[in-house]
Amino acid sequence: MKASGAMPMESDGRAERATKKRESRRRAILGAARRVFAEKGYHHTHVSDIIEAAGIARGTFYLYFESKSAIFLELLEQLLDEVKASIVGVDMGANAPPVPEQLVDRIQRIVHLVVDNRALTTILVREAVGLDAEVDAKLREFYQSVHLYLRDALENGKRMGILRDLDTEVAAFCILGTIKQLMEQLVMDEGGGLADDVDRVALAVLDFNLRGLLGR
Amino acid sequence: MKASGAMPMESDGRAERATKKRESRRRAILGAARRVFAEKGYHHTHVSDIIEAAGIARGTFYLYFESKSAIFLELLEQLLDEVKASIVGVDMGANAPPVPEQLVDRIQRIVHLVVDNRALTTILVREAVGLDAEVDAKLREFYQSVHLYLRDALENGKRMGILRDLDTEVAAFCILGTIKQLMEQLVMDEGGGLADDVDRVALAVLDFNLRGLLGR
Amino acid sequence: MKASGAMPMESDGRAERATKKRESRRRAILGAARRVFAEKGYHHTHVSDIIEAAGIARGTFYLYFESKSAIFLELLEQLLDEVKASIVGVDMGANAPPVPEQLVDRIQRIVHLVVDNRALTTILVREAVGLDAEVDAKLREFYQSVHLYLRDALENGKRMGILRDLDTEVAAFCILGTIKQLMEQLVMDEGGGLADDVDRVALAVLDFNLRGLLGR
Amino acid sequence: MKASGAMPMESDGRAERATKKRESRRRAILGAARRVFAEKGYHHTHVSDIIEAAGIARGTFYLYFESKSAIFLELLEQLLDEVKASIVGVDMGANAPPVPEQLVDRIQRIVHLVVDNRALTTILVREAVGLDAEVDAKLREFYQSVHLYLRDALENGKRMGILRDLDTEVAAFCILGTIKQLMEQLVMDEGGGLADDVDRVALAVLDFNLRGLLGR
DNA sequence: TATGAATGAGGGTTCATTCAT
DNA sequence: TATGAATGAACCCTCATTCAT
Repeated sequence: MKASGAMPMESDGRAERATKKRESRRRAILGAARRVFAEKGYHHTHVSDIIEAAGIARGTFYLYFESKSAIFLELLEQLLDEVKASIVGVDMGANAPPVPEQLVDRIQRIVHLVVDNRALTTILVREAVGLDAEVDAKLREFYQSVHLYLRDALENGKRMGILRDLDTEVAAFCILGTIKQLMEQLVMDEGGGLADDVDRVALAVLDFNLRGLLGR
Repeated sequence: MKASGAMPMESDGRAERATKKRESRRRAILGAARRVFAEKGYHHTHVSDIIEAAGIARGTFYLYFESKSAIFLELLEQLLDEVKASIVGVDMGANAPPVPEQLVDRIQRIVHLVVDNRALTTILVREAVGLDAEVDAKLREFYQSVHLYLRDALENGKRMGILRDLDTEVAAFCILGTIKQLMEQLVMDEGGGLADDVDRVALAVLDFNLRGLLGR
Repeated sequence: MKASGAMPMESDGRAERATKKRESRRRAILGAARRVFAEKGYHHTHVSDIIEAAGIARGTFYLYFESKSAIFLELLEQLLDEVKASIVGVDMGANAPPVPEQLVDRIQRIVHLVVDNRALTTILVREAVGLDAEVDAKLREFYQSVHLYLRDALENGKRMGILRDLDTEVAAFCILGTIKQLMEQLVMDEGGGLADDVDRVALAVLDFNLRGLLGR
Repeated sequence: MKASGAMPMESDGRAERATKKRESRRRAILGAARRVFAEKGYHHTHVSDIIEAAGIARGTFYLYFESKSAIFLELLEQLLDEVKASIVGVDMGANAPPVPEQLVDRIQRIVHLVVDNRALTTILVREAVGLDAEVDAKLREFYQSVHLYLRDALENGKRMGILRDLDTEVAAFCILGTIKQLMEQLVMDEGGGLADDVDRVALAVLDFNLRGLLGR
């Protein structure tokens, strides 16, 4: 920060290096926190656990994060962003792959994200709710946006005649529900059968969402 | 039990009255706890809040319940029992009402249960997970049993030719997911539109589960 | 207490019986308390333990004793009285048995009292000190009186030429110390060798007190 | 340890200073606790009292000691070590001072230790027993070791023909008893006559232990 | 007299956060 | 920036005693 002086260029380099170091340390702490939160849950994770895992001093933690709940919130946002990024629309262009195929791909993507980040997801599914007003709001907003996204997509599909006439409002959160349950199932069954056969499950979920119990 | 003799009747009467009183007090405390838990969440509910709401002394609480987590567990079991009770199979008898009608009835039942016990459900959906090993186990077991129940029902339907050929394992937790999401939605939207039109929503969820997005 | 009425004699009989019953119950509670105190120590004995052992209700306890410390105090007094009673002087009469023999007898008496009431003594030796101002005072007074008794006896012995010239003040509490240690030893070694050979030990203690390490 | 290099010296110095400070604070808390324990007794001493006396915050206490009973145990061990250190054998060498003189010195040593650390001793004599399993064990072990030490010394004396033939087992705890009683007496009589004339008392106790009541 | 439900002061301990170095 | 000692509010639970029945 003390940048003005004889050799601004070098100073810049220093500042840059400092910033880089700071960022890398931040990330290290976040990583440690993520591991601990995932393993022990929010309430049973103490700041002591995080700093121990990160190999830093108590005070250092508060140099990078405002509070325990703040770092958790950040972790949560990170996760939500990753999930959001994996939600992409269907390409209806002429040369695009067939829609069902695309949908399968979408679901498999999320499923793999979940399986690959089991720890993260555990937090999202099992720990995030009811902690903090801010965290709660964040989560609610996230699910809300997913819901809106799904509803619009369904609305679109309806308009385009791809989907039948249905209550898109309700259908959207039904889909959301199936996805959340899928995530929970994947997270819960530690080394169980589901995770090993991710693709089959993803397909089956898609099938259910498309055709329901009765199907065609 | 009601032995007649020198004065056992009076004694019995007293004991009975005492038991009754005890039971009623227990219920009162449970009720108070339920309200507080629902409002503030498990972690932000202190024993102090419960005893204040119940209008009892600190020690009295521990006369009826072993601990904060114990009373929560009991509340949870109560709720799960109610929910379980509302899950009843479909009557396939000759004179039974048409199956779809029965299914609608089933869903509406749960929906009303949820709406009528918003407080309880809030706990179930938002607070119960990740608290206590015992609570966790209870919940997991509950969802497991619901899942098994659904799977068997689907298996049955398939065998009877009512349902199409599908992955009953996955379909079962998809249904579970839609129901949970429905509950959450109902619980979350405080005085919003959904709860007011419960029956419509219930129908739509059923419709989704039966026909999916594409439907016939 | 409500004694005046039509039939005083019968009333008297009733009152007497009542008093008797009361006394016997008191004794029963005392006995139960003694057992519990001896087993668990003062601080780890709760009123609950006592009433459970006595088979009475919580409130009943306070009908007979003012408090937990009160019943303990009473127990303590009882014990001190027993010990005091076993401390009797030496008969210097012409036809009396030889003095050493009498002394041996005195010590053996105390030793047997201790061994027979190990529970009681445990309380006295291990639990009584530092509890309660009143209890403390009681104990101090007791030891004081024993000390005075011993000092006077020694003074007497000196005057009669039986004992050599010594510091009776100090010698008195030396004797007291050996006796207390003896008691503690007897109490502590549960089923160990000492208690089995009580008489030998008593003799040896007397021998020590009379002749010291150097002896004649 | 004191590596020389870029700036390790300063670092070492800092760590050293920190350790020193930590140690001094530990000692301060121990001292405060000792005073409070001695004045109020173990059971009536609350952590609040200790931190108030030490002028520290609640949490700070637990930074230095695991629990109330832990700090007490440490205090106890400290005391026992001091006492143990004051127990030294008699030098039988040719040029050594006369044995009786040495013995007088030994006793006076303990007596002065006790008088100088009245607070500590109060704890040892009056409070330590029956508190905690660990504390109990410690004490028992201590007395046991003193007893063994004395017995061996007596055994030795017997073998060397200095002492008469006596039951060393019993004699050892008789001596122990006289010493303990002496300590108690010194501790109890607050400002009374005994403490002022410590040397006389020590001599008298020795005299008693050597010659008994009858003596030569 | 007997009961046992009710009381509530009080205690030990934890842990997120601050701050002097 | 980094440290880690210090802080103190907060919380759960115990248990001797009271009191309405």
